[in-house]
Amino acid sequence: MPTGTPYNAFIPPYPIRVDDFSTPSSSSTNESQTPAVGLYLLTHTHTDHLNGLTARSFGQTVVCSHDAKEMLLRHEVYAERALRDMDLRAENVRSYAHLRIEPQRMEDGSMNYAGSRDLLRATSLHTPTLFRFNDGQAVTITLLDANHCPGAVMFLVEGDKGAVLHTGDLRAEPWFLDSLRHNPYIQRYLDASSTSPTSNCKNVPRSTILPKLEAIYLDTACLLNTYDVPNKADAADGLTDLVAIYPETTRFFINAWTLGYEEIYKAVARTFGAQIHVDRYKHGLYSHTTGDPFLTSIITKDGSSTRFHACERFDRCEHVRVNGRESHTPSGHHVVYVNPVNMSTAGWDQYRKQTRAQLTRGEQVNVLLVPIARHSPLPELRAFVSLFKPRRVEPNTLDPALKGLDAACLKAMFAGCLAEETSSPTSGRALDAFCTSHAVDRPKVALDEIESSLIQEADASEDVAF
DNA sequence: GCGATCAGAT
DNA sequence: CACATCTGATCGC
Repeated sequence: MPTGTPYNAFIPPYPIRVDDFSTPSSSSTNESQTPAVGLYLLTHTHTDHLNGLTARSFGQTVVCSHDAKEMLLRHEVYAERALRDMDLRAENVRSYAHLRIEPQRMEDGSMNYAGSRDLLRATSLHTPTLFRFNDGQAVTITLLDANHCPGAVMFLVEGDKGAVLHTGDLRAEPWFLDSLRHNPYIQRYLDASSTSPTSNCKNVPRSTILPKLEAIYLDTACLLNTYDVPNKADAADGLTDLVAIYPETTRFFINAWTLGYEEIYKAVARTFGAQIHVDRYKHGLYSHTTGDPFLTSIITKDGSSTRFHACERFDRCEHVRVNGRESHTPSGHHVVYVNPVNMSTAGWDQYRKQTRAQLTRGEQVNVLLVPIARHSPLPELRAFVSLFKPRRVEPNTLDPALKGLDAACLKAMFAGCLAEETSSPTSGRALDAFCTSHAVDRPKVALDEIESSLIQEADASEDVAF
């Protein structure tokens, strides 16, 4: 759970928790009754989605993709990676090793299963799978790629209380919407107008075999970004256009400070026919995932074999290591720093022109920016939600600093993107009942409360950011 | 000593 | 720059 997840990371109407494995606290009014969690889901392995999963006491089943499982079991924090790479650690210290404990082989060759377990229920994409809760209730869950980072998925949850879609973290760029339109596992929930916008068939009664999504639990990390951002492919191609201007002796250090910038590696490999040098840890992750075989084929552990490097950020290999803020290695090789940033499409067009001009004038450019966005800004989110016209849209995260302003704006931001009908199995009282029985709060949209807290804040400090 | 939580920096 | 990550401090069990 990144901070600020409504419903305590439950996805009403189902007793399922997503990306939060901490003990459900009864911070709300209810007594210390523990809400029943039917099932845990994990969308991807960025650390802000792993809250509570490091606890040795956690012992529940977690549904995730095969790649997420592999990456999670191989997860090492930076400090441990550094010690391992300096040979101060005999073995890798894997943060989530306790989630899978292998049975022990006894001296007589038999297996001792006492204490062994495998809590991670890896599930293939596009494979509807039945999961039964302890109380006998059951749901069918289908995993769909989320275009966020390796192993990242959306969850389609279908059951007798209707269907909900949890996006996890999501980059719904144009090609991604097209792939959803053609995906038979999600097609029954598409809104008619999203597939045949020119259709003149009015007054056709809505068929009951074409259900609506009850809710979309949406990646709202970039909800307040109202500008268009470049497609990943355009960003990566724009970068390689600039890289191509440099002499072939120039080396490049790609500052991939988190997983999800692999589009850069792939564009570089395609354009220059070169591999990307990655460190031991990333090599282990990428070579043991199966979702992107091309990515797996373009990485190398041999730093001397390529000009392109994505090795440890704070412990670069000798071929791209520079002192302080210098732009050359001690042996005199020019090293250009490639940095992923947030940038609008308009800003990107201008940046490319300007940087191209600088390079053709012969100026030395030591930093190249590349606007690979791993979250959708508002225009993409609206197009994504409009594809389905669900009954509700719920934020996966809210910014605590905004004190409910973002929650209050949601309805207006998705005006025209939701179903016309207002009545729903989980609207109003049913949703209240769910929240009561699971001891969670509904997102606050009380405008008067927001107003008074803003006034207090304004009194307290001069520089309020609104 | 572990784990939860927060502030702060990059 | 970045909204993910790491570190250090603090607190409770």
